[in-house]
Amino acid sequence: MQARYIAIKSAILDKIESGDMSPNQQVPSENQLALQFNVSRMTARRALTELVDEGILMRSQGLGTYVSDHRPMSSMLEIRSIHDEIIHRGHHYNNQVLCQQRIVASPQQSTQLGVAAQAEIFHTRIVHLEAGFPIQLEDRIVNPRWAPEYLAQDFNQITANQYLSQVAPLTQADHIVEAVLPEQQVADTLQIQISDPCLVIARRTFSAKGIVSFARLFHPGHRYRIGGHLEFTPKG
Amino acid sequence: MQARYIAIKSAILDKIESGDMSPNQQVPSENQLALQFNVSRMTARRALTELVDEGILMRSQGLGTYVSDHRPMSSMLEIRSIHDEIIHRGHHYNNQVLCQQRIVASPQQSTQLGVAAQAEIFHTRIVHLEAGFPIQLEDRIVNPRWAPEYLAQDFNQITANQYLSQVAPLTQADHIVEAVLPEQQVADTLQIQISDPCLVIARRTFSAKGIVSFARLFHPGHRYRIGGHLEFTPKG
DNA sequence: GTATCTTACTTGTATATACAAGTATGTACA
DNA sequence: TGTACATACTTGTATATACAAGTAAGATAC
Repeated sequence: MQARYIAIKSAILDKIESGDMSPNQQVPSENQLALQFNVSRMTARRALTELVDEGILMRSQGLGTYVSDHRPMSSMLEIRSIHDEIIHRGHHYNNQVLCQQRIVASPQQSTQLGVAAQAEIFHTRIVHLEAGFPIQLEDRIVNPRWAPEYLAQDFNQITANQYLSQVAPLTQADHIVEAVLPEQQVADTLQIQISDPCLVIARRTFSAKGIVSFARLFHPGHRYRIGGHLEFTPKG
Repeated sequence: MQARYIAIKSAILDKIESGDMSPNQQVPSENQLALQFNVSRMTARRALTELVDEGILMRSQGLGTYVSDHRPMSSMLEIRSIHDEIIHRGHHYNNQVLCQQRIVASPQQSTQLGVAAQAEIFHTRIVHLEAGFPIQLEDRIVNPRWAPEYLAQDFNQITANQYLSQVAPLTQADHIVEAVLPEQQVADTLQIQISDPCLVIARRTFSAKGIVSFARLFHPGHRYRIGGHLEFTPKG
């Protein structure tokens, strides 16, 4: 049997995700929820409290509880897909799939994915364009074990990250950020010079079972910045 | 009047920080705390619950509550001082203070700190060396209102971030990461060429009252990487 | 000796209740 | 008109209580 406060959380989350409730809209008060779900106020309150802690809702004394306006931002680096990022800036988005194939892992790649040497893996190379300008080159290898249908996807319809989240719920991610000078091929794709610095984000995503994919995201240094936000937990 | 559950949290935190309680050690049970502090079990429980949420404690049903072993890692980018980072890698650390002065804020600087135009602010420029090689150039401006004694510090004894945390408990931080080519002066200080890419982290730190400082941290791209880790919160 | 049951803890969920405190909106009064 | 107060909400804190459920260790039966 599921705890009752979880049912209330789910109900609220459903309404938010279905668009039934929008950001900055007020959710029912603790007393109203208690009536609706036939629980005590403290149980309804617990549901709200946890949603506030998760950043889904905002509360203030005397005013009420409201849907938060920036749900996906939970940790420092918003794991926002480049697609969403570009659309959010009000620009036109499109991409070109440069490469979408099954390959035999090189020693380095097998290490990165945690698979056997010379195992078969998937490899995609997609350039993302913002208002016609290349803004990110995504070079990604994927473990076929956790996403067997990966190659069959149309990445104009769905981003790689979105698809992977669906088939193998991601639980963790590692990031390494560095500044490098691009190789000729990368520079050509991004339409920059090989003397222009690149911001490279190397990201490994994990599901509960293992490493799902390893992606290197190349950005033109002069055209891209990572923005992040971090809250310290007050200790007193 | 301070809430009682906060007093309990503080008492536990104090014991942990003073070394009185060490990781993996069991903390008193909810009932014991209730007796000790003369509160109801639910109030003691709240203190423990929040400390668990903050990652300070771990709990499991039937067993008890224990001090967690990895307190500082809370968010994606560990805000580890460059000093700790170098020491952790087992290398020798030292620094050179290039500049430590009171200046009149430029328009850009007054915006970055959120102070009036031409207000007096503090400016420091410190290069951090790992095993003799420059690894970070820290260019920092500080709002004197929140840290009036900032200039009097000896930054060989304490890092700027450590000092600022003490005098004005930091609650938030913004980060922007980008890849740039350094100016001549920066390149000279870091002992790199102006054609070598630099990783720049711009960080604004906030206390409850306002912006405390704005720092730009320049790293030689080929000698430094940012490592990060992120956990997704399951939504069920 | 080994397996099972009992007991005594622990945390987890849930309720009913009470009062404190912040916010907005009314209404009465000057 | 405008200020002050009363009211009716909201969330915040705190208590006492009850039972569920997980864990460990000791007692018991075989």
